[in-house]
Amino acid sequence: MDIVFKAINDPTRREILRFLTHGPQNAGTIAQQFNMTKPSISHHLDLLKQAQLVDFSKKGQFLVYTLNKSGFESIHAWFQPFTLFFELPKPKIRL
Amino acid sequence: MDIVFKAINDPTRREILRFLTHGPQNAGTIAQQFNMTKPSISHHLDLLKQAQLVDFSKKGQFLVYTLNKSGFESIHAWFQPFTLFFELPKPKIRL
DNA sequence: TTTATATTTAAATATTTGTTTAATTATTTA
DNA sequence: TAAATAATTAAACAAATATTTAAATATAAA
Repeated sequence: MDIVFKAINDPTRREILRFLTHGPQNAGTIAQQFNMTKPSISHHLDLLKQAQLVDFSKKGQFLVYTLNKSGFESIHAWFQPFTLFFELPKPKIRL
Repeated sequence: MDIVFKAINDPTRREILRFLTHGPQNAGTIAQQFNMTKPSISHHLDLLKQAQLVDFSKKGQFLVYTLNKSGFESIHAWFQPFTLFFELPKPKIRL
């Protein structure tokens, strides 16, 4: 559980996630978006993978990264009680 | 924006937030929940305040902390595009 | 007005984190 | 098979973080 919060704490990793909403991308293509070395991006992708926020599959010499629903579901599950807190109190009886 | 992600990265701070769903609490009462010194909790509360996840008001010699909707709205705003991503694709035409 | 209580602020420190350069692994192409 | 391409892993290091003990501030009670 902790790992997903650690993963989204970094601005670069959040940008990677946003970039992946455009669709699956190679590691190299992702790295091009950032003014940072490939090993650094590789490390960020590894962390996102650990958090199950992304997944990848091998296509020849390329690694294609995609968003992974699982990690986002963890975040959502954590967030849920607070949305309830702020929506409440609701009328107990429908008028 | 960054500060809110930093704030929820720490497990103690997340527990504090959860504790506050039970209602407003004094700093001391919050500190009692944790096997940790008061200055440490004070520091965590300060960070949560910066992130606008909590707010406090002074009641005599006590500081009463409450959840603050504002920070949670920031998280929600960031999360929204991903919920859309995973709900999509939906049929463009209602059958 | 002294003493006690509630809490924060400051200084110090060990741990964690993000980045870089260099080396390594795996795949494709010539 | 040799050279090129895609990407990761490893080692090193500066910067950020969580915690502690000690000192300071503010309010309440005696």
